[in-house]
Amino acid sequence: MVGVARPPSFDRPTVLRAVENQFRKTGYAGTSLDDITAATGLGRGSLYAAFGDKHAMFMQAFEEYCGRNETAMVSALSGPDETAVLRLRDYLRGAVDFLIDDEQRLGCMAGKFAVELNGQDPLVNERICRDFTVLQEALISCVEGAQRHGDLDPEVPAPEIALLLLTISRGIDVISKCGRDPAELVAVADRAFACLPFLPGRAPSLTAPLTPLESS
Amino acid sequence: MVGVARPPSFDRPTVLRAVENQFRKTGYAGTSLDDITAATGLGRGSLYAAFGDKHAMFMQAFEEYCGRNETAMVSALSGPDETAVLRLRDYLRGAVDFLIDDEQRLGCMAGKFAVELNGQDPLVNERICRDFTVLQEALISCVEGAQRHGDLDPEVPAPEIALLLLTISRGIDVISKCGRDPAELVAVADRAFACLPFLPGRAPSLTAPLTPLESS
DNA sequence: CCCGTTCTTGACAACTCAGTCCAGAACTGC
DNA sequence: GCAGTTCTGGACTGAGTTGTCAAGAACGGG
Repeated sequence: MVGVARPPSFDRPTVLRAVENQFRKTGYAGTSLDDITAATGLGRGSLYAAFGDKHAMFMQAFEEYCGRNETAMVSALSGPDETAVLRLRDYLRGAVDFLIDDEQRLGCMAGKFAVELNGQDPLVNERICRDFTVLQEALISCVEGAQRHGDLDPEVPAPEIALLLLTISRGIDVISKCGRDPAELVAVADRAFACLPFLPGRAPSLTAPLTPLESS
Repeated sequence: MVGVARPPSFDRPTVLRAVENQFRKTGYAGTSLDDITAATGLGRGSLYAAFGDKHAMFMQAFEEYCGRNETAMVSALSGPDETAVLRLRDYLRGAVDFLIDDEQRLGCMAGKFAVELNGQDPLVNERICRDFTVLQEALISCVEGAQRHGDLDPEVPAPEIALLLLTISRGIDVISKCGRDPAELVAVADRAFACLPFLPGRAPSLTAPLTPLESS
C-alpha cells in the first residue's frame, strides 16, 4: 500500500536556469510556452505541475537570478578598505567583461525587465526594486570603505556615488545592445571609474591588473 | 470621370505618435493590434492601408521618434563654447526632468527597444545604433566645445566622455523604472556632472539655474 | 446631383497562445 | 512482479492573435 512516487526526471535549478535564459533572450511577452518547453525539454504538464503558470515560472526564474546575482555582487564588493577602490573598478569592468564574454549580451535581467515591463507588473517591480537596493547597498559599503581608506573624498555622499555606479552599469547594458566595439565599453567603464571623486594623488592607474568579477 | 478620392480622416503624425506611445508603454510583443486600434481610434483596415503590418507600424513610429529626438538633442547641445559645459549639465538634468515630468516614465524609446528586442530585429537594431551614434556625436561636439573653452580637460578623449554621458542617461532611464524618489535621480545626474574631468577651478556650482531641455 | 476614387469599418479566416487534462510511463517498497 | 503513487508528454479547448476583405461611406470635380 505504500506506493512510491515516480521521481521527477529533471533538475529543478537547471530547468529554472533554462527558463531564465529563454525569458532574458525573448522577453516576457515575447516568450511562448512552446519556447519554454523547447528550452527546457519538458512537456507542458510537467512545467505547470512543477512551477505553475507562465507568470509563476517567470517569477521563480527571476527570483533565482536575483538571489544569485545579489550574492555574487555582495561577495565581490566585500573586503578590506585597502582594496575597496579596486573592487569598485572591478565592479564596472566586470559588468563590461560579462557582456563581452557572453555572445548573447544578455546583461542584467533586472534592468531588462524594469525596462520591458515598465513597472506594470507589481510583483516583478517589487523584486527589481529590492535587487537594485541590495546592489546599491553593497556599493555603498564599498564606497564607504574607500572613503575610510582615504581613496575617495568622504565629503561626497556614498549613496550618490553608489547609485551613480549602479546607473552606469545599467547604462552599459543598454548601449552594448547595438554591437559596439568591446573596447569602447571597456573605455567607458574605465572612464567612469577615473571620474570618481578621488582624493588628490589617489587615482590609481587604469592599467593595473584586473581581478575577475563573477557576474550575470 | 475624374473621380476624387475621399481624403483620410486622420492626421498621420498624430496617429504615429499614438502608435509610438502604445509601443513604448506595452512593448513590441506586448502590444496587440487591438491595443493600437484603441489607441489610435482607427480600424484595422485603415491602419494596414496607411502603415502596413505591425512591424512596419512600429518602424515608422520609431523612425518618427528617433528623428524628433535627434533633432531636439542636436539642437539642445549646439551653441557657443562658453556655455558648452552648461549644456552638458542640462543634458543630464533634462534626462531626469523628462522622466519626472512624465508620469508614465517612458524614458528613451531607443534604449527601451535595444533592451526588449536584444538585437534580434536587424532593422530596429540598425536604427538604434544610428540614433545612439547621432546622440554621441552631438555630445562629442559639445564636449569639444567645453574643452576648447578650458572647462574640461582636453587630455581626456571627448568620445569617451560623450559615450559615458550617453551611458549615464540610458542608465537613469533604467533605474527610474522602479519608483525611485525623483530627488535621487536629480542627485545622480548632478553627481555625474560633477564627476566630469573639469580643469582646476572650473567646476561650476550645481545650484546654478537650469535651462530646460526638450526631451522625449 | 452624379460619379469615380479612396477611405473606413468590422466581420472573418487562419493561426498561435496559455492553460487543462488524461492516458500511460516510471519508480520503489513490498 | 505487483501496487500505489507521481511524473510525463501531448492532445485539446477556448481565448486571443495578425492580417484580409468586401460592402458601404465620404469626398469633390464636373
